[in-house]
Amino acid sequence: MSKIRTRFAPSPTGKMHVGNLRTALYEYLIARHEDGTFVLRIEDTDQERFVPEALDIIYKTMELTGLTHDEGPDKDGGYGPYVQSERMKTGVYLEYAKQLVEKGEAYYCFCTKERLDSLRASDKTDDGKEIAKYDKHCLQLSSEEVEEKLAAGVPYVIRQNNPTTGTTVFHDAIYGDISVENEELDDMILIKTDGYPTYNFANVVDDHMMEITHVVRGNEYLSSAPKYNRLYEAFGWDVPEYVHCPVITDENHKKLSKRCGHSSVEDLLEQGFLPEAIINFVALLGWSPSDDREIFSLRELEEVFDYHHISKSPAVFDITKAKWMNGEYIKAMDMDRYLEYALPVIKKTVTRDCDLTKIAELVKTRIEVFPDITEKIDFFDKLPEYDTAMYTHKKMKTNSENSLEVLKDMLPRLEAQEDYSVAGLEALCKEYIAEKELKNGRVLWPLRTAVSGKQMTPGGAYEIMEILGKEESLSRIRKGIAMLEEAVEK
RNA sequence: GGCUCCAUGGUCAAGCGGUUAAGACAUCGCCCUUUCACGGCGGUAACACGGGUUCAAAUCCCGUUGGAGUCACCA
Repeated sequence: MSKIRTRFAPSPTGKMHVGNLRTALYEYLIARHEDGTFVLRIEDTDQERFVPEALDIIYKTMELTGLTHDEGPDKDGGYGPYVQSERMKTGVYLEYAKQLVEKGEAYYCFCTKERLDSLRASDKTDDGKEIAKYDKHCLQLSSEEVEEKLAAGVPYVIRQNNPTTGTTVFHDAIYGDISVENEELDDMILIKTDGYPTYNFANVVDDHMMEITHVVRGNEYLSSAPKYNRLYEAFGWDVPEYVHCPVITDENHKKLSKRCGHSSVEDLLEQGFLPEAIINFVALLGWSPSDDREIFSLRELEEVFDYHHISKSPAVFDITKAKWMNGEYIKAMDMDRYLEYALPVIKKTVTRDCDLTKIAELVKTRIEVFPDITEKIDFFDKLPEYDTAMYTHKKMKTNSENSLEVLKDMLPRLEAQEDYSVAGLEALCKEYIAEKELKNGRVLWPLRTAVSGKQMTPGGAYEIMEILGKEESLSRIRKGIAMLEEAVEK
């Protein structure tokens, strides 16, 4: 069997969609799993929608996620050029299209936009949707008429000439055999008026020329697949293995659109997702391994990925589970790399002179996504306004009265204490707790509350006080005492 | 609307004729703990419906319903 060759063929029109990323990932994995070749091809045949920055995004995203290609515009593997606009200059597409014209599998069409529009208008459904199929009007033209128009410079396109009877059957690795009546097949345009090939045509020609063995793409191409199949047959080329992946949808089960915020890879990165978590999550959307595992590195995926296990039904992009998975990656991250991500976020919220690394460590197991940090640590910077009701906690058996008592007792001891390390503070508090025969919570709850002003905090009283330091800790405790005195009097 | 595809809990999903119908996220409860989180334990929750085929159907077939995709000189 010949070596597997897959290709990722994005069109540079904007941000990278998670659907695109997953397609790229599966293409990459299919190739890597079999020690095949993964090629990157840029499909820029639409000059209208072309946006140059999109190229950067594609390269950056692939590099970041580790989907490295073996061949592409920047890595010649002998099948170049790898950019369609450059391939066009070689004249291949027109040449192949003409070949089809000679075979009677395609024909010149001179119909104007106006005629096409009226054709559609005359054939509307109840809800106003156009169901136009080209009427093969220009197929009637004699070769003399065609030559004449061509010579006169009349703008033209070249259309595929599909049969009107019989059926076309093609095979997909995921969906099995699919058959469509030829009568349904529209004579799609192969070469546009501007001389560029359409995606449909360029795709088939390039896949053949680049010897792509597995054509992986989104399910939205399933309905045009028979037309591609006809093209292969018309040329007499071998049909590749089709792998159509189910669509990824939003929470309303609609195809992900670029507008829904969390649907582009860039957006996700901005929201604090790690590239490897995105890859892992997206891999499991529409595919599952043979066991229960859920956490996979890219290398591990390469090992176990079998595209025959791709599912048929669409998958909802569940941001909640994606966050959970990201949290798992954060917990497993080694500290140095974690700090690279966490510290910048912390610096933005905590301006006080204190050990930011300690704060970062405290919060590592408590976040799912980096921006979560901000809300959890803001109290380090500034003691928030809080209500003395917070001193009351049923389980800790604390209330305003006994909290006031504890804090007043502790204040002189804390003032005398020089060692504000976790260990030092713990020793001090444990001594007091033992002396008064109290439950830990009776002492630690009021302390933590006074020092943080929050119901819940990363770390306990010791950790927080260590980071805040003696002076700030004492000032916050004094404030707590003052607040409690006022509240108790009432 | 035509065509094509799909159908297991709220979500991702295992399952390929015989299972107490896995697992994960979410949710709820308990334990651990100075709070929260982490971690541990447990609970709630699914085969869309109707017909066949079969000794036996979530699994095969046919309908119905529901959903999605697609119908461009966009990819």
